[in-house]
Amino acid sequence: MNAFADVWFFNKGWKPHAFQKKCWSAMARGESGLLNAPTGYGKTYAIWFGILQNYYKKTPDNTKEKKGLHTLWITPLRALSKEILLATERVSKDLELDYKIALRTGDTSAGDRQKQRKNPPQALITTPESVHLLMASKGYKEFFKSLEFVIVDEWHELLSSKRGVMIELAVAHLKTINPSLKVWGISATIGNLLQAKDILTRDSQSVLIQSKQQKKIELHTIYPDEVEKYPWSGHLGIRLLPKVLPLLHQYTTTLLFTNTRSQAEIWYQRLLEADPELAGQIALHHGSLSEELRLWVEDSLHEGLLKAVICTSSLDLGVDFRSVDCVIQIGSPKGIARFLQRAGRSGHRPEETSVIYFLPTHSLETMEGASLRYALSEKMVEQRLPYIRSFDMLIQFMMTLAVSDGFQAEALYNEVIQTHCYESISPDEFNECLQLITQGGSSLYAYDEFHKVVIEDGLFKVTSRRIAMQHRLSIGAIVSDMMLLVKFKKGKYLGSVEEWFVSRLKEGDVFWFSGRALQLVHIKNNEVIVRPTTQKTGLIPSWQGGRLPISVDYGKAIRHMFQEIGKPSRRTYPELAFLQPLFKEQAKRSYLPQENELLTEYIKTKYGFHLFIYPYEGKLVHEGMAAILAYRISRNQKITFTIASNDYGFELLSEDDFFVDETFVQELLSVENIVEDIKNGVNIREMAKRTFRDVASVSGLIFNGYPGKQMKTKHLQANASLFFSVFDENEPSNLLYRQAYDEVYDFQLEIQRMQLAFQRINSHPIIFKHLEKLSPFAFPIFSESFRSKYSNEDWQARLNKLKKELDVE
DNA sequence: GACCTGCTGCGGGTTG
Repeated sequence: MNAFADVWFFNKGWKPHAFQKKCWSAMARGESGLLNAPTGYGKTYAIWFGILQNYYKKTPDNTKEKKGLHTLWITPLRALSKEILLATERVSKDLELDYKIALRTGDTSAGDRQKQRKNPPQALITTPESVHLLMASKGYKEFFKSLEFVIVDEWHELLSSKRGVMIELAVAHLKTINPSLKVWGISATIGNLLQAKDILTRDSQSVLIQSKQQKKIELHTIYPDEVEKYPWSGHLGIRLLPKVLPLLHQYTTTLLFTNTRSQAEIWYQRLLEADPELAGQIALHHGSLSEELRLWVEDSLHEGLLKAVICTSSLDLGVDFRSVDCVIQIGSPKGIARFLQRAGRSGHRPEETSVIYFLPTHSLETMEGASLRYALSEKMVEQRLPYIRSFDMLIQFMMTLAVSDGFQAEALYNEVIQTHCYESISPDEFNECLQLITQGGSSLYAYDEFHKVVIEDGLFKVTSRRIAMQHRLSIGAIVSDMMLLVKFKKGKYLGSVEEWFVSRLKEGDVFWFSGRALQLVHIKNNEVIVRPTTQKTGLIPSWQGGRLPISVDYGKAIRHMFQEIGKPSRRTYPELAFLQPLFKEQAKRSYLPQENELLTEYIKTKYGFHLFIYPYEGKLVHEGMAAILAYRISRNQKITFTIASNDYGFELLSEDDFFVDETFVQELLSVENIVEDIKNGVNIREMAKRTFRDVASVSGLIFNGYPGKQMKTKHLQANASLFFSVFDENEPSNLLYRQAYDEVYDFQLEIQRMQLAFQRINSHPIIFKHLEKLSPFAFPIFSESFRSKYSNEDWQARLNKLKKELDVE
């Protein structure tokens, strides 16, 4: 048992959990590992006492002898680092320890940074970016020399991002400075905990410590008074607002999670309108709000001053707010882990139950309440998949080492292939990265500005101060999308759009925005100048890459519910009972598929010929599938399609008749040549071009500008696409160019998931139905295809008209 | 009569 923990816990009148003790003994044995326990059970203390024990054991009576940095504690959030500092400082103070702890993030003043360098604290709580910045400064090896522990908090969160790759690289490099370095991760429950542990520790002897405690979750679904048999997707859920008000009064503090920022804004307004007494007691929290306001909200939550906060994922992670005893999830959470995470924001203490209400935004979504119930009972959780072979980050890391003390190529190669991310890279690929930083590779050889690194006595170094500074400013993996203002020439402001959307438009192009057809005049000073037009041609097909689809397991849980509809066990799932009228209607007009059946529907309306398919594989996969099917059909006949999709299914719509029957649908859904066919159906080059900007930015090929003097978007855009074209024409084997394509396949097309989906579908019966009238399943997808063309009011009116015309009511 | 759509995260060191 740990001496410090013993005293401290005894004084507090607490008893340590079994997993905490396990953690201490593992740390005492000098092991590395991963710790997994529900939030609020003292994971931080478990690790913290292990560290202190290790530190004081070595020199029990003369701690003054010890100098230098002992622990690096890495968190993904600056806010979290402050929280951990408070907790650890409390312990140090209680026990009168001389173990100094400091913060180092972007918020830390230059003076404090200097002090830390000269006189290092024992522990530094920091971010992945700041760790790399430290390694980009001269003499960093001396600074890290005495380091014995690296702790990575919220590892599950970092694992599946390039920030996780930054951690992998940092750990591998720190191990070259101190080979006996111990690495500990703290993680929420994910489907691949063992893999997560191995990637972080790279040590087959490392241990996975899991607490036996299960957080109790109480899940309630909020129902409307009546079932809407023909729901269109895209409600805000406002209709159920009256059912939320009593909940706000019933509980002390409620967090309301929405899926979008605008939805949060609208809910906030509507709640105030519905109950003016809430003024001053409720608040908003999302990424577009100023940091000042967000901090105020967090502080007020902390002090229990607020009745409710409406937020987006901005409050998914972070400090625990004691007074929160209720969470309301508005709309689909899209994933089981995310739902759990959010549920866990309430009842944030051991033995307390988390209370979460699921508020569906349309009737079909009500089923997700049942799916979540099922997923919780089956303990289903998603995996978090790590990035591999991110050459952009490797190049950035090479630069990081080159601007500080320089590196030797062979040593660095041997170092990085120890990581999971780069274990498969070849010496040739590594050399190509070296070429890129020394000579700009083969395409950019002629330009001096890409000869960033020189080789002196076998050491790769940056000698230019300007290049070194630019690099330090570009360290990190987060590339933010620029928002541009959409305005008429005379100045009327229409709204703002993401830069990536506009970057695809040429002057004179027509696009739809806020319900109007607009013609692009030009892009200037981060403003998109447009003029109204009646021209309807040249519409941009909307492939909206950034949208978050439902997860694989979430889809599985939803499909499973079809199995329960007819069973007695449906009593466990009141949501299914509630939806009976909708299911009956579906069965009457079409067919109610079982878990392992794929329903396809074909119907002719006055709008054309529609094919509906319901794989429940998430929006991105559906868009890809739709493109594949459209291409396959068009091989037989000349035909064009409009594609619409949501997380449940997709639609192919054509003005011309096209032939489909049961056998042909089977053929259309064949597993063969998926990758080839998708290349024909989707403009992958365009998608890769967009992704390339991120890759180019992380790798340092393009510079994002000095702080305060942000480089003009247009400039960035132009640079990135210029490089892309250069590689496209002259050097298609370029690693970064290829990486952009790989990222498109992996993350925007979710190609592996798509392949699995095709395989799954092919192992099941495919049901083909020729419909007379639209089915309840079809209606939301059908209505989606009108969305981009009309303003919201027009769209609503049109839908109502449509419902009458199509006889769906 | 309903209704308005997609998130988050980070961030200069060196030398005079």
